[in-house]
Amino acid sequence: MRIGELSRRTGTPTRLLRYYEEQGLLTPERAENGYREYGEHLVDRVLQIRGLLEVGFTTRIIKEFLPCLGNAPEIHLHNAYPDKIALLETELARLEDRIRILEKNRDAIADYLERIRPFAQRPEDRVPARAAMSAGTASPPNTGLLSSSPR
Amino acid sequence: MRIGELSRRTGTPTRLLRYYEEQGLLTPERAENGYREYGEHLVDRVLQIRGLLEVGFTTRIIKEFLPCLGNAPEIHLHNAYPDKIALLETELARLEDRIRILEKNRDAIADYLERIRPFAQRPEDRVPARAAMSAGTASPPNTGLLSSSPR
DNA sequence: CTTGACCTTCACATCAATGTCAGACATCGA
DNA sequence: TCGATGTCTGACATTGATGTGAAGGTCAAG
Repeated sequence: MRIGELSRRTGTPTRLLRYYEEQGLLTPERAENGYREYGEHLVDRVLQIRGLLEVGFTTRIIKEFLPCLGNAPEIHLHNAYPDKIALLETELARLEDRIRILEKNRDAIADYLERIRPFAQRPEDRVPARAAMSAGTASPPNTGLLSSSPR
Repeated sequence: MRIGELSRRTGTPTRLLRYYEEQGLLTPERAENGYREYGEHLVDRVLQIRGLLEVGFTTRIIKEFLPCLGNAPEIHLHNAYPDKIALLETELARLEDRIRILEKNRDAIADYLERIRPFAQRPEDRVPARAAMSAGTASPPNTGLLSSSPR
C-alpha cells in the first residue's frame, strides 16, 4: 500500500511515517515512480512504534528493539553479540522499572479517585472546599507514589 | 533546604528544579534573601515528578496528578468536581494502556533475549550470521508486540 | 576584605517529535 | 485534457524537556 493508506489505517500523519523511515524504523520499498510501497505487516509495526514512543522510548531505542518486534521473516541472529544483548538487557531493565513506576502511580491515582469520588458534585452544587472536607474522610493522605532512580 | 541540597539529594540539576517550579509542580518558600527553601517532603515529590516524566507524562498532566501525590497535609477535596474527576479518569485509562503496552513489549523482548542468548558469541568468535542461523531455531518469529490506539 | 561556593534572573541553545508549507511530479476520474 | 488528489523532497516552525552561560547578589571562612 502507499503512504496515504498506511496513514489512514494507523491514524499516523504521513509526515511521521516519513520521519520514522528517516530514523530507520521503517524501510518501505519504492515503486517505479518513487512512491513508497508498504507491506501489510507494517500496519502493526507502525502501531508498535507509536505505542513505544508514547510510553517514552526514543526512536533510537526503538530501533534497537526492532528485531524483537519480529513480524519480519528473518530471525536476526546476527544481533546475538554480547554488546547487543547487553543493551537489550539494560533496556529491558529500564522497561521493568517503568512498569513498576506506572503501576505505583496507577494505584495511587485509583486510590485517590476512590477517596474523592463520594464527594463529586455537580457544578451547581459547588460549595467552598472546607464544607466538603468537614464532611468526612479522616484517612491520612499517605498515598505514596514513586519514583525512579535519578537518570 | 536550599536548591543545591535538593539537587544533590535527588540527582536533579538545579535548572530543572526551577523549571518544575515554573511549571507549577513545585512551590518552595522563599527566604529573606530570595533563596528558595524546600521542605523535606519535596525530595520525594521531585523523584515522583522525574519518574512520571520518564514514563512519558508531560508536566501539565503531572500537575493534575499532584493532589494524588499527597505528601502535602491537605486533602484537596476542592478538586472533587466532575471535570477534574473525568480528567483523572481518562489519564488513569491512558496509564493502564501504557502499562499494558509496556508489559507486552517487556515479554516480547524477554522472549527474544531467551531465544537469542544461546547463540551469544564472544567477539573473537564472530562468524557471518548465516552460519549461526543454520544452526537451529526453526521456531516462527511470531512475537507480537503492541500497540496503542492512535492518538 | 576577599575569595569561593551558592544563589538569583534572564536568555539563548539543543534535541526529539511533530506541524506546516512550497514546488514539482504522478495518477485518476470526468 | 483538465482538475483534483496523492506523492515526492526539502526546509523552516514549534513544543517540551533540558543544557549552558552571563551578570550579579549572598554568605561563610580565611
